Parts: sequence; structure tokens; C-alpha cells
Amino acid sequence: MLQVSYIRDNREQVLERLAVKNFKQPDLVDEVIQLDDKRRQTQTSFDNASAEVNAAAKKIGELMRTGKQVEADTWKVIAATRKDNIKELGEQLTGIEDDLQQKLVLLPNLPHSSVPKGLAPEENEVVLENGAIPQLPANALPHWELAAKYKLIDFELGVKITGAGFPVYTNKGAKLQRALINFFIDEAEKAGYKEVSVPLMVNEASGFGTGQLPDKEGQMYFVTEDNLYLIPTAEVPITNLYRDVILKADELPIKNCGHTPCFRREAGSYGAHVRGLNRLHQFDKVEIVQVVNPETSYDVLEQMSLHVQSLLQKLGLPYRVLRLCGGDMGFTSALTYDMETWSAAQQRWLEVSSVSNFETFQSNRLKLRFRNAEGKTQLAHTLNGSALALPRIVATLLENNQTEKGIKVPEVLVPYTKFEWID
RNA sequence: GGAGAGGUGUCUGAGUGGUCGAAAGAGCACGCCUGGAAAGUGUGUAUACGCCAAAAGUGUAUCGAGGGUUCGAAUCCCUCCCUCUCCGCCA
Repeated sequence: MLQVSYIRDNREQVLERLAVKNFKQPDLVDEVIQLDDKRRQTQTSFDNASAEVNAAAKKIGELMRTGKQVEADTWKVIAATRKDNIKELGEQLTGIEDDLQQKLVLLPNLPHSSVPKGLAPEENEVVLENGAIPQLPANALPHWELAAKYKLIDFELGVKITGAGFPVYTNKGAKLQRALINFFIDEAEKAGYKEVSVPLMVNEASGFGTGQLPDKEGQMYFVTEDNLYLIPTAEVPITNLYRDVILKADELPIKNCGHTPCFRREAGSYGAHVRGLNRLHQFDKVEIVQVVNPETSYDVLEQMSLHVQSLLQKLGLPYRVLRLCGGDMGFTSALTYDMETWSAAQQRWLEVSSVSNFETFQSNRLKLRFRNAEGKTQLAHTLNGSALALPRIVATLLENNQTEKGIKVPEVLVPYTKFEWID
């Protein structure tokens, strides 16, 4: 959520930045400013009226104590007449605040100055490409066929017990999952992230804090009986650990990592391009999250990007890094890098990670602050990234490493899988 | 699921209608003391919003949330949420 004070002081710039994101309702900006003007006026009236009544109440207290009953009664009458006025002003004020809030949550985060303008994924900027694109023989199989051939994943069983998009991993497929999770967590810890294990369901306040609500409730599974959402990413519980927290400056940066399953409804996105592991309702992911001093957040973003890249390098996967254009960026992000690996059998890039700086967009909702050098509270910056999401990594590993003998397990994973070949 | 207790500042914890943004202690920060430290001692120590060019200052709100009674509510009443304890059930 953008800060009203910022919008008020930087109207032109806000409009300019929103245009980069192709934001469709720029009028909201002025509506917010107007509502804020009204809010402040009303608050001043309310405060002044309350101050009068408070003073009268105090006076009555004194008069009562000194036994001046009659005089106290006359003040009571005066105070009573002000009451309706205060009540009305108070109702006006909360009404305005609600309106303001409602409009405010519709405004997306402002993109960083380096974000390219653009509407569609094709306009994302390729920052770099790394790793040789493997040339597979003509009879190379896509991962869903490999998964069947080597009995690694049983999609049909998943359909039976739950439904489409909930695969069952079997044999070395299950082992590979666990190996990747442990590898990713170990790498994150080496990079200074502290592991946390968090709930997989969150309440509404948490959903709001990281920006999933009220915007994207359709994407999350909702447990109606208990009013809880299944997490679409560990970002939600991990970042919300710091909701309503004021940190000391020397507690920054906070670096957490965690593995969780992620649940996404992915409503309306069925089709050939989501075959196999390409898009699932449930998948595993290791997430890295940081809470940092605003001065350092863009350096941190680069570090996080490099961390994700190092994982892909160690796994020997060819990848590219994209700087998302305004139109393809998420609602909450100021700058996002997507990492994609080349899926050799499908002949396409698959997104395996997304690393974002949210600046104060989340922390403003979370009330996540720190005490700065002047001793004042200031909103921290939050960032997160997948490091990494499993299914598409599994997909490319299987596809890219297939040989006539079987599938070669990357060297770095062997200590975790305890086997070198899937055959 | 049944029965009970309770939600106060960073924490412990007092506070049953006015002098309460809130005692006391702990913690923390700064100062004094000390060769240095501990102990001791002094001071300070919530957040948000408004007014003000800004600092200073000042006003308002906030004692789980919302509503009510009252001139006045942490304190009384109602509704909701949450936590804890015991019993039951169970990994």
C-alpha cells in the first residue's frame, strides 16, 4: 500500500510511475488526495470538538470535588449539547477513512525507475543468459513422459486422491524432491538465511499484510469453517512474522528462509501449456525473505538474484534473468527479476524463480518499522524470492539430463539423493 | 466438543467511574560513580494522526475489536475475536 503522504507530496511522479505499470485508474490518485484533504479537515474539527468536551468534563470533575454541584450541572448541559456533534464528526471521519483505505488498496506499488514500460511478457527485458543450451536428440522426451517411464511421478494417482494438479511423487521422484529441498535450504543457510518452519494456513490479516488480499482471494484456497487461507507462497507467513513490529536498526537485515508446500487455485489456467509439472495446485518451494534498511534494498535485491543464479549454476541448468516490464509485474512489487530455465524437451523457458523488492508497499500494510538513526520509526523494505520452486526445476533437470542410460543427477545433488542415476 | 479463567505499555504486573497514556518493578538508553566493570545512583523510555514551514510545542485517538451507558470509561453493560487451564477426543 502506498503512503498517502507520499502520494500527496509526489502526485506527478506517482502518476508517471503508475503509467509504467499501465495502471487503468489514474483518477484514483486525485481521489485519494481529495479524500485525504477531507480527512484532515474532519479530523481537525473532531479533535477540536473533543478537546472542548474533554475540558468541560475535567472542569465538572473539579467542581464536583469542591461541592459546586449547581455549577457542575450547567457544564454538563453544555457538554451534552456537544456530544451529538462529536459523534457525527467521528462517524464522518471513520467513513472518510474507510473510503480512503478502499481506494488506497487499489493502487499498485510504483515501479522502480529501471522498470521497462511494456504490457506483455514479451516486453520483459532479458538481463542476462547463462549456461549452454543442451542439444537433445530428436527422440528426447518431455518430463511428463520421463516421469512415467522411470516411475517418478504419478499424475493419475494424484487425480484419484485429490484432483488434477496434485501429483504423487514416487520412488526416486520422491527422493529427488527431498534432495532438492535440503540442498536449497543448506545453500540458503550458507548465504546467511535463518531457517523457519511456518504454518501453511494464514488468517486474513496476514493475507492483507503481504498484499494477497483483498486483490487475489480467488487464487487462494480458503477454509471457510475457520476463515483461513492456504498459503500460495511462504512469503506470506514468513513476512508476516514481522507484522506490527518495530525493529532496532541493528536487527536489520533480517534474512529468513523456509520450505513450504504452496497452494494455488490457478483458476482458469488449464491447457496444453500446463501439462505435467508446468503448473500445479500444490508444489514445494524454498523461499528467501529479507527485511532491510531502505538504503540497502536494491543492493540486497541484486544479492538475492545472485543467490538464485548460483543455485541454477550449481545444478547445471541454463537460465536467463528477466527484468519484468511494468505490465507483467506483480501488484505489490517495485522491481522483479524472473529466473527462467531452458526446458530442452519442451523447447521453452520455464519460470523457476521470482525475486522482488517491495520497498515499503508491504511494510506499510504490515506496520513493519524500524528505528532509524534519528530514533524515529520508519518503514522497512521487504524483499523475497523463490530459491527455488521445485516442479519446474525437476522438469528441466529430467529433460535436460536425459541420456540413453537414464537421467544423470547433478553432482551437487548426489550427496542428498544418494544416487547418481535415475534409471 | 463441555466447563472455567483471562486479554493493560518491551516484559512482569497494579489499577472497579474523574487527579489514568496509565502505579511499581524489570529491561533498555544516556549521565554520574569506577582505573575498568559490577553494584549503586540520576534522568529518560508507546504508537498513530491533526495543527505548525519545521523543530519546539500542542490537540486527538488508542488498555483485544466493535457498539452502548455517562458531562466523563482501562474501570459499568452488550456483541464479537483471541489466549490459557481442566475434562473429553486424538496425531
